[in-house]
Amino acid sequence: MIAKELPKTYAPKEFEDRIYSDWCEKGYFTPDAKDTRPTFSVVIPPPNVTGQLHMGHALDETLQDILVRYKRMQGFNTLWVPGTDHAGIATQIKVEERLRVDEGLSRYDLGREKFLERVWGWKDTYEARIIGQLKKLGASCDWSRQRFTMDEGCSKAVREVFVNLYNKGLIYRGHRIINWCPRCLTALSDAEVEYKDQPGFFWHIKYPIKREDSYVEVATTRPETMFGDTAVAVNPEDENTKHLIGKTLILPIVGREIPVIADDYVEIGFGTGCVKITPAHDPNDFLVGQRHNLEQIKVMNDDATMNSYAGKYEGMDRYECRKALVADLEAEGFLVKTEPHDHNVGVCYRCSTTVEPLTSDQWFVKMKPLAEPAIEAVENGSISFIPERFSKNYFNWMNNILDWCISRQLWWGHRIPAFYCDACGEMTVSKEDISVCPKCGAPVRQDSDVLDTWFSSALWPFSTLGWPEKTEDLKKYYPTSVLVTGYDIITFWVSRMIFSGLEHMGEKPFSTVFIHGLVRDAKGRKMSKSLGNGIDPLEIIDKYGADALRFALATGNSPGNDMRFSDEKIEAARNFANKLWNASRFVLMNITIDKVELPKEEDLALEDKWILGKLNDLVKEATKALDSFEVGVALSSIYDFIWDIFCDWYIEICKIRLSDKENGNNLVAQNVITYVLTVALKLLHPFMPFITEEIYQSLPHADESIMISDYPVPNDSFDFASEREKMERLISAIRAIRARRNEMNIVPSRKAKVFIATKYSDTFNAESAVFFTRLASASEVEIAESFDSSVISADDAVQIVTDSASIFLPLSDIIDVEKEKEKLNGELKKVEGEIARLEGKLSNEGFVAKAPAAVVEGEKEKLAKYKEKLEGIKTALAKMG
RNA sequence: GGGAGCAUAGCUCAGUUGGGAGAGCAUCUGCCUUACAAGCAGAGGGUCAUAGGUUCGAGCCCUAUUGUUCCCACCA
Repeated sequence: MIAKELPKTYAPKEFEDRIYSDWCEKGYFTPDAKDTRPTFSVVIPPPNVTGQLHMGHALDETLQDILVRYKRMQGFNTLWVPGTDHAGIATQIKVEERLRVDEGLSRYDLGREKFLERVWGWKDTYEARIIGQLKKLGASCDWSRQRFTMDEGCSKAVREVFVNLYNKGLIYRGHRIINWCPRCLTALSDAEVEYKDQPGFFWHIKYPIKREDSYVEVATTRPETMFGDTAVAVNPEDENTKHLIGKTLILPIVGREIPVIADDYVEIGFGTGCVKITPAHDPNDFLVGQRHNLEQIKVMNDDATMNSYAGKYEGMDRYECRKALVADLEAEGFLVKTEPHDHNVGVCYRCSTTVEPLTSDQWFVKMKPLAEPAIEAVENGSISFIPERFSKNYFNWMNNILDWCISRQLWWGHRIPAFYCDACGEMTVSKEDISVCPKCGAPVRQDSDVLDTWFSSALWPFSTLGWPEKTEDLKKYYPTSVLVTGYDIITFWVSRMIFSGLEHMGEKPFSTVFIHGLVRDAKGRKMSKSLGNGIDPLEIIDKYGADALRFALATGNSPGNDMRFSDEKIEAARNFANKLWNASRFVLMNITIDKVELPKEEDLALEDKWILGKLNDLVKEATKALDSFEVGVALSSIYDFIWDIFCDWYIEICKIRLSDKENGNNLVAQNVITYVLTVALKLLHPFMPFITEEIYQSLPHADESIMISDYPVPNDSFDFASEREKMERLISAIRAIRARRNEMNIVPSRKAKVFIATKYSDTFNAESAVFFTRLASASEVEIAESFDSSVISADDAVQIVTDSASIFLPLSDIIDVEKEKEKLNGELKKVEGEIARLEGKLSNEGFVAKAPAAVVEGEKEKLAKYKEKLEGIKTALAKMG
């Protein structure tokens, strides 16, 4: 392949889409299940079809793509399964909202079937949009295996699981207290309820004691539930209330009689010591009610209006009723006092309506038996969290798990496969749809509820691979390698996938859970619609390119921690891409080779060996970091190498040979610089796939695409320790000269002769002298072991001392001897301080005896260098008198 | 109430087996040096929240404190 020119400016729009479709066409994303190499598989956390991707998704997908591309280049049989989630309640709300705004209709106006058609239409639109965004981002998903949680296969898996769990007795239908959203008209699982602090009141109410002229005082935040009270409880150990146990109370307004019971649930010393018990409207009261066999009286309708138990308040909304009731209680003298009281109220996580705990018939999954093996799998290290601390979240949730309410009174979702026969009263749970009762042959009707959306997400790692069929994919790619997701859905999703995988596959769904944080805005706020501070990934890609977006998300991001996204960050990312682009252009402008061949060792220049050594270090670092999921660390070392090492030093030094076509070493330089750039591109490819491919295709290259080329492996023949040491000496001398010239405000255009006095003639010699003319504004360079005063007069030369050389710049016209002396004395002091510190350390027996030998050796070397520098400074000062 | 994270340069953040703290941005100085001004060469700037402890040695490990963020549970 022959090198071709790159356009002058970095314009990602010109090539990103083209490259992506090229990859797709070539089928690079689609692995073969028959391929016998070790596998690496990932399933995407399926984005909800509620809308489009946001920055959080962009981060999630970027991290996955980095891992996937890395492993693919390393030769793994790599599969990344894409797909989307139907997101039951969330999507239904969106569509209902659209329907209401656009047509003024509710879902009931359309009816179930017509409404679902609308939702499918919505799904098609948004799924396509999401997939388009994933492609823009460069995600190397296998589109031939794309899935949806409600597609045929996934639905089959859901049925299979439901029936199996039911047959094992792990799914049951029960009359329980659940969280009810009066707006969405559905049950919510505990995890779907959020708590918000709201100001409220404690109303202290008198409950008269039957046939006595006294009363019991109870306090409540929800007086309207009073109609459902079936007892008042006191703690059996409470001396203040003991005498009340067994007495009968008259419920004010209602007039119904209720008993005083004893239960530990009541906390001694809190409030009045007497608690009204409303089993049908409070989870704790529900449990108390079960213990004492109390009647459950439901006083509200599903939409949170009061029912007939509320008597004259029937039909009122719960809050209207509360207001009216409190007024009546006060009027009739039952109200003792009203205390302001802030309390946490549960609200629906989708619509923020205050949830009402209600009793109703719902389907549940019995969790304890499922949780045990799931806890064990993480405890014994079979599944590990990164960072490890998130396993604590997981254990906390799993150890305290309650049965999972899986039925939702929605239309959008997997319909519960239970069929009722009204004729014989039989219920049949079936994997296949049935229309008649297997027992009596009468027609059956299917349960109208659907399953919690997480029920199908929980099966994602194996339902997407074809389960319950025994497919080749399933055999090959399950369990998956790593799951990449945010900490916010560990309990919702990760934990449920773990117990589901263990239960249904008999094997964990993945080995590693790689957790990342949230993407926040520049001010650290959560991005949200209501704040309007969300940043659209597509807009960023449009303006800066997908590579820049990926870089901005991956760099400086450490596992599990939130990050901020800002203009500065994305600009820095774009600047880096631009830098790489231009460095590559430089290389292309200077090479004539059409194939890269690394020259023989004896032909390599000092700087070649130095950069090959540095490159080898980088390969090791990047590999190590990526293997431990330190994506940010890996990327920053690649960034440093490309910018600081390759561009700022190697390219500059290479110009010496490259600009001189007659130079016999020109070809050596061409090969080395192209080789180093190519390796760097490969290392960067998982992070910035487009630009690396575009450049790779322009350079002489061996593989059809960089994404299927081999990931670099360390090569210890590139160590070249002594050359690296020499190069470091030269660099520090060049830096010292530049710094001094800068301090003295000497413009680069003013060249000066450089005298170098050094004992390192193997480092500072005719060959390296050109570095100084090139990089340190030297007009000419003279090197000797020392210079006598006839050559250099201390009075008119700037003296610079490094640990390996004393450098003189004869600049008599601008020199200020006193300042020079001051400068040198300052350095002298600093160096002496360092020497004292190191000598102290090295004379510390504890340090020498206990510190690792390499550390002690390192300190000794440092001391030797400082001593050399000290000698140089002393000599310089002596010269100045 | 239980648990976890964070606190490092003016700002945003890295710092992974404990060996004299780094980056990006910002600031200051000087440069159009033929890849790049989206750039180059320099400079300044930090009691690594506080107090103890372990260690020859602590930003890193332990204890306590302060501030801050989050998760879980939810008290009528």
